[in-house]
Amino acid sequence: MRFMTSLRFIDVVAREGSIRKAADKLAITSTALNRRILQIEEEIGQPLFERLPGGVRLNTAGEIFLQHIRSQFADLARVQSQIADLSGIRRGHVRIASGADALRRFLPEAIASYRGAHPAVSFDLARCYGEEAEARLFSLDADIALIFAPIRAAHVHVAATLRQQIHCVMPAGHRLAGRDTIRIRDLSGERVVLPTAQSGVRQLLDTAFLRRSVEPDVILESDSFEFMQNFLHFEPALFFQIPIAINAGRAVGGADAADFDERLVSRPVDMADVAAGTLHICHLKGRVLPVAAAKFLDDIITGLRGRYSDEVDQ
Amino acid sequence: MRFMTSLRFIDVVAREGSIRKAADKLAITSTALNRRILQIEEEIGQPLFERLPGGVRLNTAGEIFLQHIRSQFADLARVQSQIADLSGIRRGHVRIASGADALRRFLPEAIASYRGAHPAVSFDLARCYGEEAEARLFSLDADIALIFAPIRAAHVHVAATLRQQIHCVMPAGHRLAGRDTIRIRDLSGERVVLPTAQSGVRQLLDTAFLRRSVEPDVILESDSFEFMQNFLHFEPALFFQIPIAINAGRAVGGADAADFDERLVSRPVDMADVAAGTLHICHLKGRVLPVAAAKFLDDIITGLRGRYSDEVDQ
DNA sequence: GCTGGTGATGCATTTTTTGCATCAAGGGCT
DNA sequence: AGCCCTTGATGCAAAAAATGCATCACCAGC
Repeated sequence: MRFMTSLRFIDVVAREGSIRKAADKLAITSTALNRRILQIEEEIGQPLFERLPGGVRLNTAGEIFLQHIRSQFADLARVQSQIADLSGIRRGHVRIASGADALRRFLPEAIASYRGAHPAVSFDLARCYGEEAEARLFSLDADIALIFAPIRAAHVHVAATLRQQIHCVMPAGHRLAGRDTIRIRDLSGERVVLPTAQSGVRQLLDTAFLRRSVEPDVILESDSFEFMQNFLHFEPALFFQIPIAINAGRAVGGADAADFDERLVSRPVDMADVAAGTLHICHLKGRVLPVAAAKFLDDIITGLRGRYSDEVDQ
Repeated sequence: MRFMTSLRFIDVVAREGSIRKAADKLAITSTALNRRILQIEEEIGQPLFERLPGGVRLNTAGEIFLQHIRSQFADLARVQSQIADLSGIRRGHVRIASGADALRRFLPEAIASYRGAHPAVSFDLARCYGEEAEARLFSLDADIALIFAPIRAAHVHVAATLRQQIHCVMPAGHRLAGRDTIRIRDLSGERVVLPTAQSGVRQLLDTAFLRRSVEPDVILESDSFEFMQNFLHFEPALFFQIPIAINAGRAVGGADAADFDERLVSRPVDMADVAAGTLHICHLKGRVLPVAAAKFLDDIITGLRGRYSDEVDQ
């Protein structure tokens, strides 16, 4: 889009914090880039950047304008997707910001399934920590966010929620593997592997440990569920996941889940001990999503409703 | 805004229905304009216009894209207004689409008052017939619409409503001038002057005449209230207005309304005969108005609430 | 005071845009 | 049917704009 270049340049300069660095990235000279920016500022009638000795930084006007630019890009993407949709084949690009939970099993399957129906749609998946997913929605770097944690930001619209009970994963031969459900008090002194503090799973567990005054033997903390799961092959310990991270859509519990590691079993933690968490499927409030993203969002919600009808809301 | 020129050109071509006519209006050659359009179409990947022997017409893709363009312009105006607001003085431009009723007394006073506080704000007032005001909101040619008629379009957001009882205006010496309120049956055989059929006032009156089986002597129809009012100086007849068209904010009724024509008096039509109509103050649903427009909207609603507290809703 | 980084600016060059002349195509009128 | 007028599209030269190079002025850290 030729008519958007100047605007894209401003976005890059703002991200890089330096005209020269941005110029490198854009494969033009800093002179040209500088002049484009001066020109836009003149047209706006006010400077958009503060000139600092070490580069540039957006001023208030610049921040307002940048938000406008990003919303224009997002809207242009929606329009292009809508226009492409007219010609029959659904084209487009869907950008997802997700916590670690959903990208284990659920999203790979959901995306592959969607791409099976619409091969011309491409995806971009960013694994986000903490509130980064919400921030990505706001900066229009993501269309859809999957967040397993309470939503704090006011600008996020929750399209659907999925209640997820924490499950305890352990080697098949573990002494607790015989139980139907796991009680928190069973974990006292047990070797456990926990996700990092910003994880939604961790926050639920911490609350439960505190409430029941149970102190497990925390031998490892990690932000990688894959690493923790593999670790269990070498040292018998417990770790925790939500069903959606264990198997994308099938019934949860026994070894019948074909895509789940055969040497491990998962058992739900008793609901009396640990409250169920909520997976939020969100997009930016007030935003009209591109066709592809809107349809994908619709698909996953419909899919979840079909499989976990009781736990899906909104 | 240089980076918006190509988009503005598309808008003009769509309105004119011809590249050559649009080129004239834009003071460039048709060649240049044609090539800009071809270039944009190439970037979009699909044609936006159908080429007809007599000119061009938007296709479906073009309509989608044009709506995007207009929303871009509207949003850019909002951003500029917001940025200008940072520097203290409120600048900006407010575009109003109004029926004939509101622009008699109410809008001139409201706009002048607002401009007294914010001299850097300019206004654009389009007098609209029928559903044109709603259409202007949708095509983003207007920020605010004042409509004295039921709202049909779904994309219109009603920010406030003002109930307005129909008043009967007559020469001071008219035989009905002594009444406190006018009954519909009093009008049987009376010479009346009526607004055109698409007017909200007319529709309320027609309903009332039909219901009461009263047939007044309709000697004139016009879409100009000013003309009808002046006509009454030369032939004794009755015509009808809503309070907001008679005097902007003051108490309605007697000759105490200083800005109302001294030789005429107005009397309310009995509410049992004619239902009160509703003036709708609207903007496009989901749209964030420019600062100046938002503030003006806020001002007139606050002002109305102060003066007609009982009749203002929402 | 030197060094290494930043953004701004004058001038020559390259790229893009524009305008003129012209073509091909379709509808309306005789 | 045939003419005529208007429409959008295109080749080519001129005008305009954007770009790149060299350089300046500025500031922070050492």
